[in-house]
Amino acid sequence: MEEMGEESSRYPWQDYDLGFGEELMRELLDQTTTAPTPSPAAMAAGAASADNSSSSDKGIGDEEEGAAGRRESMENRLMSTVYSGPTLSDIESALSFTGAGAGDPLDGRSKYHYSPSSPVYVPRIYANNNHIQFSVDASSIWTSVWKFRVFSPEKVLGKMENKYTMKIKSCGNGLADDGYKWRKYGQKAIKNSPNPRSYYRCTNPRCNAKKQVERAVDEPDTLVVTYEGLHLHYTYSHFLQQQTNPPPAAAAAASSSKKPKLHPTAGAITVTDSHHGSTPVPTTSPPSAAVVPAGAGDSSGDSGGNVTADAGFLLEHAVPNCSPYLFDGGLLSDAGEERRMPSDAGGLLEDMVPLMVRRPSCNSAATTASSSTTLGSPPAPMSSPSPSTSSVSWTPASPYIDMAVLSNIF
DNA sequence: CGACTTTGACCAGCGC
DNA sequence: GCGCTGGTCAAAGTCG
Repeated sequence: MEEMGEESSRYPWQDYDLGFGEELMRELLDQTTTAPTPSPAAMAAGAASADNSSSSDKGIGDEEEGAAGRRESMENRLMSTVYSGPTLSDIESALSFTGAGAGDPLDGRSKYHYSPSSPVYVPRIYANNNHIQFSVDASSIWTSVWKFRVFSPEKVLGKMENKYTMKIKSCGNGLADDGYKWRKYGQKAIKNSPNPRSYYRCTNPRCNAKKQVERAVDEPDTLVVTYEGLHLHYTYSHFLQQQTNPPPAAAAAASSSKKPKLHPTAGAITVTDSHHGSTPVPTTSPPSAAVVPAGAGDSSGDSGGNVTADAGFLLEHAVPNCSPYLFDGGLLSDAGEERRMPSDAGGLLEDMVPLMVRRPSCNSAATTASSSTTLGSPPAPMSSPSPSTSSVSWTPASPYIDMAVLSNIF
């Protein structure tokens, strides 16, 4: 884990690619002729710079004005029109607990309150071929997530389920902590795969979110994580975050309560489109976790042309409506510009998205030792951002980034 | 001792 | 109906 610290210092800027299938991208580009519908999210994204470099690994590269403009337009279009799912408000409305009644620990604005003392990292966002790429200033933090690609989830219209897959390039024994606590409830050998698949369920009793973790066949250092379901509760990061500015009494209570052990992060994340296939993960990125969209391995391969209907995991889900939350309140607007999050931001979105980037302290020894006792299951380390695999202590005052992935809702 | 993992058994869906 | 496969259950084991 010490290595990761070094890696981070070596790569002060980390890129997050929100990749989309070519088909989707083409469609979006074709639609750019139409003025995007103004929306806070789109406006925020509109400030993003565009990058047309061929390699997704590259940061912001040289760009022709035209292409930039078109991509920017595309982004706006993407973020403003692709959306067909619920907004934060919708989600909140759907989740009764957001009502925040008296006595509700999450009540009122407190759940959205972030201390002004909490650093906020605002990512740069720019188009890069078929990716929307983020750059987050991580010079003062260290995380193992370098690449983050979002692609549409698998076609599950019939089942009305939300599910998406990510490919996480693991680095050593770490994995990007998604912010939730998971309990392993099964492991299965999968046909045509030398690696077993592990099944995890959110430990929160009110939540039925699940995830499957397995090592990619062709990429031993890549873990394929499939998330399913929504988290109907806050992430532990949020809980911890709130501890950073708790009233004296609350602080005392918090300190006495059990803290979730966060697993050290590792590697880049690449999200692939289940219908369009996963986008090659840049190889130049540092050890990281790569997220790939659900159904990436789906056999169907019928790329749904209908963006709004097909993409369960859309950028607008992850960015426009959620951006303020995904990045601890930072808006995906001005490139590289750090901004304090609104006192009222953050919170709920974290309930529905795994946190891809965190800054937990690492405990490589513990993690390594506790990992896989059977089948040499690689998933073990990553699969257990859970307490059992790491006795990581969290420094409330430490800055961290929450890069969330929002799955299709309902 | 509680929380979590392991692992074989069980179940459901699907194709033949 | 049968077998295969993936997903889940639950008892036993492990760990802190």
